[in-house]
Amino acid sequence: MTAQRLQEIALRFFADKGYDGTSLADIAGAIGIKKPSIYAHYSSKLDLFLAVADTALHDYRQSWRRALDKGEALPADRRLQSLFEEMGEHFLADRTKLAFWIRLWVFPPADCPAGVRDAFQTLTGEYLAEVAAVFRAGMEQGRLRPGPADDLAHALFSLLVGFLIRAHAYQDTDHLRLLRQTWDCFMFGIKTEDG
Amino acid sequence: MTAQRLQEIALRFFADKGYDGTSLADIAGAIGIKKPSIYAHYSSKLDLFLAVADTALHDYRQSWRRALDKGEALPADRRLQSLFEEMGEHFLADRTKLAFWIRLWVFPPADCPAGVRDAFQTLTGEYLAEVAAVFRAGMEQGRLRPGPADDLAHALFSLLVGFLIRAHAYQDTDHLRLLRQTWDCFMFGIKTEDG
DNA sequence: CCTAACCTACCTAACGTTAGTTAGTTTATC
DNA sequence: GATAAACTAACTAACGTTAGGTAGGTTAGG
Repeated sequence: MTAQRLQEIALRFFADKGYDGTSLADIAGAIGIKKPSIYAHYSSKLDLFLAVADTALHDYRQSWRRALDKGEALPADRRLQSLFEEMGEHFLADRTKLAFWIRLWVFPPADCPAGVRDAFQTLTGEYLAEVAAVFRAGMEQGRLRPGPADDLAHALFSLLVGFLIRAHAYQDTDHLRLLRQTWDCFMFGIKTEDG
Repeated sequence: MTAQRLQEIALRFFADKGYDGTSLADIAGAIGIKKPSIYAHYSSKLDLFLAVADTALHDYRQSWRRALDKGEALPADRRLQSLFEEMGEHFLADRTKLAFWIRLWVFPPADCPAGVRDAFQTLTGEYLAEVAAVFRAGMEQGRLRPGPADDLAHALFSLLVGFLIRAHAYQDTDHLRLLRQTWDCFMFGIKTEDG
C-alpha cells in the first residue's frame, strides 16, 4: 500500500525537517514516485500531515493507556515509577516518533487546525488526571507524602518531557540510566534528612 | 537603528512561526519597509537569523552566569534552588525569547551551521559543569544526599527544560507556583520516609 | 469467452504563487 | 556632494496544486 508508505516517509521528514521544511517532492522522491502522484492518495499536503498526526495521537494514547494498565496491581509509588519508565522507553525506542511528537505538541504548523492541538491537550489532560489519581491513592495508602496531587502530576509530566527533550537533543546512549537517576531524585529528593 | 528593529521583529517571527515558516516579506512589512531593504542591513535571511541566534546565545549565557553569581554566598541546596528559580523566571518573563530558545536548541533550521548548534551545546555543557560543582559542594557540606553529581545536574536541567516546555505549551498563569512545587519534589522527594 | 467499460496508480506538463535575492534608482542626512 | 538606506522592478527557483493522459487489472454484458 503506497498510502501507508507515504505516511511512514512523511513522518520521517516531518519529524526531521518540520512541516514547512518538508516538500512533497522530497517525500515522493524517497518512495520513488513523482510529486503529483501523492494526490492519488491524499488530497493535499495538510491532509497527509493530518493522517500522520492522527496515527501519532492514537499511538500516544495507546502508549500511556497500556502503561497505566500494566502497573495496575502495583502499589502507587511503584506504579508511578513504572508509568514513568514505560513512557520513557516507549518514546526512546523510536527517535523519529519522539521528534514528531515533540514537534506536534510544542510547535504545530501554522496550518494545523485547532482541532488537532485540542485533541493533544485533551489527551494529555486525561493522562494527567489518571496520574493524579495514582498520586491520591498513594497518599491514602501512606506511601506518598501528602500534597497537591494535580500539581504533582504536572511536575512528573514536566520531568518526563524534560527528559525526552534532553534525549532528543543529546544523542548519547545511556538514557535509561539517566532516566532512572532522574526518577530517584523525584522519588527520594536530593536533600539529606538533617540538612 | 533599523538593524536592531529587524532583529527584534525577526526574533518574534522566528519564535512564533519558525525559520521556514517566516518570510522576509513578513518581517519587512512588520517594521514598515519593503523586502529588499533588508539587504541593506543583512546579507541574507540566514545572516539575519544568525544575528538573532547570536544575541539569544549571549543572553542565555548571561542569564545563568548572573544566576550563578547571585546565589554564590548561599549554601549549596539553597543555591541550587535559586539557580532553578532564577532561570525559570528569566525565561518566563519573555515568552518570545523562550520560544526562540527552545526552537534553536531542539529544532534548529536545516540551514543553521553546525557552529551555532555546537555553541549551544558547549554553553549548556559549561552550565551543567557549574551545577555539578554546586552539587558536589553540597554533598561535602552534608546538605545534599551523596550521589553522581553530573547525573544530578542533568536531572535538574531536564526538570527545568520540562517545566519551560510546559510553560510554553500551556498558557496559564500560575507557572511560578508550579515551578516551586516542582522544585520541592526534586528537593524532598515524594516518598514518605517509612513508605 | 471476448470485449467494452471502468478504476487505480502512476506519469508528464504546466499552472499560479511565493520564496530569497540582485540590479539599478531615488531619497534623505551629514 | 557623498554616503547610507530606502525604493521599484525583476529574476530564478521552488512550492503546492491541477489537468490530462496512459498502462494494467478488474468487472460486467452479450
